[in-house]
Amino acid sequence: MPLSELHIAVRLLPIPRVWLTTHMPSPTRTLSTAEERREDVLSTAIGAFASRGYFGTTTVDVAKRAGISQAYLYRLFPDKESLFAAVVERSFERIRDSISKAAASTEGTSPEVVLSSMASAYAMLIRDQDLLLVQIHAQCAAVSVPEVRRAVRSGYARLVEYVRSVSGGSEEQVQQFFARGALCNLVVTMGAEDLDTPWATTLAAGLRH
Amino acid sequence: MPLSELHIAVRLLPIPRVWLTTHMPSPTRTLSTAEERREDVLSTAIGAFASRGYFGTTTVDVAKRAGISQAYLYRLFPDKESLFAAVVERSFERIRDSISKAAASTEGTSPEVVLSSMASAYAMLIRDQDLLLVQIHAQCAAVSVPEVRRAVRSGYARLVEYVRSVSGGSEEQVQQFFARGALCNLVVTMGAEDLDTPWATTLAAGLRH
DNA sequence: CAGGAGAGTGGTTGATCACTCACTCCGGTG
DNA sequence: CACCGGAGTGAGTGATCAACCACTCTCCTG
Repeated sequence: MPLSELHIAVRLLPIPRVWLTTHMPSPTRTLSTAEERREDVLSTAIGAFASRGYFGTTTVDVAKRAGISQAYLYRLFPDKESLFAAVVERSFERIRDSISKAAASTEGTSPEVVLSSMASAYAMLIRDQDLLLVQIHAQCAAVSVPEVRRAVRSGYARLVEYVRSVSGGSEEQVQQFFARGALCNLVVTMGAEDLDTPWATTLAAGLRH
Repeated sequence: MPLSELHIAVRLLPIPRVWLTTHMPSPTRTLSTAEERREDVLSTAIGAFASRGYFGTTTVDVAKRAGISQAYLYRLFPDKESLFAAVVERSFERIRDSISKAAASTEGTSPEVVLSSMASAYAMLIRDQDLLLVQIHAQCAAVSVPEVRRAVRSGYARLVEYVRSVSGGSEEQVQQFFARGALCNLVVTMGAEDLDTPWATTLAAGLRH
């Protein structure tokens, strides 16, 4: 077995164990638990999927960003589809957390104030673009990837019901909230806020307070 | 040269020339001009890119739908990027054509009427989903594909200025028009209009007249 | 009818994809 | 200390990708 021998020979070389991740789980432990790793992957994968989308992002890239091998990525998640769906769910949670904080700070006021507060919280949140881009990429992938479709629908379901209940706004007000949110997404993806043309300023007017 | 001989032998078989495309350019001509072919490709490619987006759609698929070889696709367009950008420009034109017809039918009335007419024209237009999906996929690809970014920006530039001039509406009204358009896109991609849940009906309320 | 320009294709290339397998290493337990 | 389960990986797999090239076929013109 020359191949096997070669393999052993290579393995016997003193390869230093290098941790590419900045995460140091606990002083008494050099290995992470699978659950900790999954969390790492989920948070770093957002950046990967944000820049190139579901189809354009490779699992090698995701693994590299998380500081693990691609092989181990497939022990943490069954396939690319589930991985992306998990990332999408995760980013919906982040959005809900963010606007719920804004809602809490205006508790007991009018629907208009609560909605406006949540709207600017959202506008601030997506300034780093990662969350936003994953959102839109998910919207695209939802059409042809069943698991993603499921994640997007349940994400918006929760979001709409949350906004409705916490703001106490009317149907029209809630709808308007999401319409402006969608416009916000459009403006950011085009980079229209950095443009100084009439059409761009018209679209971006007042979206950021 | 056994390979060459095989090639010739295969070529000598009486292969009937089958036109997979429905386009019959002229009775006195069995070949299309390159320009006609480009048009064919552009219109069939919309369907291809709509379902899987820029990264997920293969050039083989695009060629197959147009009824030509993948090799010839690369004679008609320099690369995949330019091809997709051309498809995006094309779909922006279709949108502009559609809403301009609606605007023409309400000429001389108030901005509100013109905008409302254009809005429902847009809502009707994207019912086949292809135009809409290419639009959103383009929005995604715009982030990482320069040529697509250019196409999307110039598309919206023209669109915004056209809506502004033809409707005579205020900044807020024009912005509102595009906000509702973006919401419309979101609703359709999720298939929310077919859902009978409170959150879905809230988002989709009144978008289609 | 000769021949050249343009239409159109088969076959290939090197890279890269998602995914798998056989394997090693580490930490804790009896 | 023996050993076992889980963390983690190197080296692939076949498939598929965008892009390219050498080539044939069709049509028009002189």
